[in-house]
Amino acid sequence: MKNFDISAIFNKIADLLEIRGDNPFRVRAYRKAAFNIETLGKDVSGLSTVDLMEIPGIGSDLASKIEEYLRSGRIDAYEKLRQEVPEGLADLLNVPGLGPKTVALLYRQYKVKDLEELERLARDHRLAGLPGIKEKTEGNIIKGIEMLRRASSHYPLGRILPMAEEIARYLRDKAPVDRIDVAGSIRRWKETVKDIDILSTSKDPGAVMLAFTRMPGVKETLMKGPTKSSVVMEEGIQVDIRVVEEDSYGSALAYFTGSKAHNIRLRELAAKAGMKLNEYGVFREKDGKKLGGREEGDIYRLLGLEYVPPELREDTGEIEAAAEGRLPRLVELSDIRGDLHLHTSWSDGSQSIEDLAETSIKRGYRYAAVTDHSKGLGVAHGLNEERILEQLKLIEGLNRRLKSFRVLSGVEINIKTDGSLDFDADLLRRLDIVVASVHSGFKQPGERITKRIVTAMQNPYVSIIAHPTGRLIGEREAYEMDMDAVLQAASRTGTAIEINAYPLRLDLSESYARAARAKNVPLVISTDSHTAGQFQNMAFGVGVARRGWLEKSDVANTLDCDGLLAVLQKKRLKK
DNA sequence: GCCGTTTTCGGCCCGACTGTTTTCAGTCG
Repeated sequence: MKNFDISAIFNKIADLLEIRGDNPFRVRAYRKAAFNIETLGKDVSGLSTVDLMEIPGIGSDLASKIEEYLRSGRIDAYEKLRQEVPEGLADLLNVPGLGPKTVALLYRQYKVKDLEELERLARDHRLAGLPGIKEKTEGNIIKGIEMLRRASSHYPLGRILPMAEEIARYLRDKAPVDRIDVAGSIRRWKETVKDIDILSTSKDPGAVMLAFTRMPGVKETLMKGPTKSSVVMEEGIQVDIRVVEEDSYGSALAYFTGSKAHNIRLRELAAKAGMKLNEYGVFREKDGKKLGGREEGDIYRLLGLEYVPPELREDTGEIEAAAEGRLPRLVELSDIRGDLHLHTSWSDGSQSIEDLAETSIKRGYRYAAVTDHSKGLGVAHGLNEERILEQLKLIEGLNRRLKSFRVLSGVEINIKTDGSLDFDADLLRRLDIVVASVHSGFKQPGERITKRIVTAMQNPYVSIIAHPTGRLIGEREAYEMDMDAVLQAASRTGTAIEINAYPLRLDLSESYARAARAKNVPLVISTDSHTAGQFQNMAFGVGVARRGWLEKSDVANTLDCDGLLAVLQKKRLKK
């Protein structure tokens, strides 16, 4: 998809314009457009000019730049800008504490073009003496460069969420806090996060700052004020805390939860309605009277909006929907009735089938599908026909003993490089659920992978396509494929698409999930668990679904067992 | 550069903290 290329260029343009000292709103326009293209959920390649201008933040100018890129592979204005402002300067903006003004100054004075040069100058104390720079700033620049080299910029939510909860627990225990919440992108369930934001109230904010900056695992304190501090943990991640008054907690929580784009929209709405919104509350413009802010709900109510769940706060249409009272009623973790992608010790999992049932029952599920690998995946001890039939017999026996719970028989079957499957129809027919997925030939050209998946979907016994793009966040790119074609085929054939809840997969991603919903594609959320502990990853899958605007009715495994099988096996009757 | 139930021009969110400053600019979120 070209979306990511275009979005990267627009962001780069924004950086370079910023260093050049251009109109900040123009810079913002580029960043906003970049974000909206990246999260669009469909390929911009096929869109007409009118369609492009339908995308929020894209006007006639940016639409024509997109078209120019799709036509020629370059954007003239960008090329010209690169002549004027060296591209490497954009990297300097990533140094914490270094902004466009300073970068421009450094370039003007010393023609600094990259990190190495900057570091050398700072270490040689050649920067001190420039306007506004002394030893302290010099030291901060060196520290900033070191930090940048060490820390990765984004971490998977699955790794950070437990850490954030641990920190909140620690402060609740050791510091004089009253209310305390994890806010920021973690509260919005973003798939990756770059820092941890904590908000609290306290009668003694100073003591909270102290406890926070001295808590175990803190490597460095970046900033420590009376109500706001930042530290870096041993793992390299930054943690920010802010303490506010009880009476401002709601507005502070909204402010600290973001996203930034969502906040800006709220503040604009407030201004238009003769009010002012900040982290302390909603105020009447003319006399400064406080109208609310104790609870988050106050803000949305005062602005004439439905309450917007944190997962939707990205300025991708939720404000408009909230104004018109048509926000989706998002699916919840407690709506999930069963997990449909689970491995046991028969292949590469660690639980027996009995344990799997027990773990599921403990979670309140009504059913669970056993979907061990098929024979083609040798490394995972994939099952052959004989073993599958043996397993089927065991499951039937187990189901006779279990009350009000059902183990569904199934398989995670390999889609071979030509689109055919490991087992024939006679065997698949006997299973409740067939989960099909790609485990080989990732490097095939996009057209072939697309064709391969679509071919698999045409098989009447394939109920679900698992982890459709094969990506591993931060480790492996999605394979080249035409998601639009896959979703259309899914809709046509009645094949469900999985939202894989494993924190490094989250595949479908949220924007594809949203696109799938628009096409009425049946969706399921599954954990792909190989151990009992992984069952709780379901929350991450639900997070993706919620960020993709999915309601309960969009997710098939919120149905009872009969309803679920009716959806997943409907295509079997079509033939 | 975008955008419009005040508008096609003139707006475009708002505050904390740091390091440099005699009152504030730069950066960040």
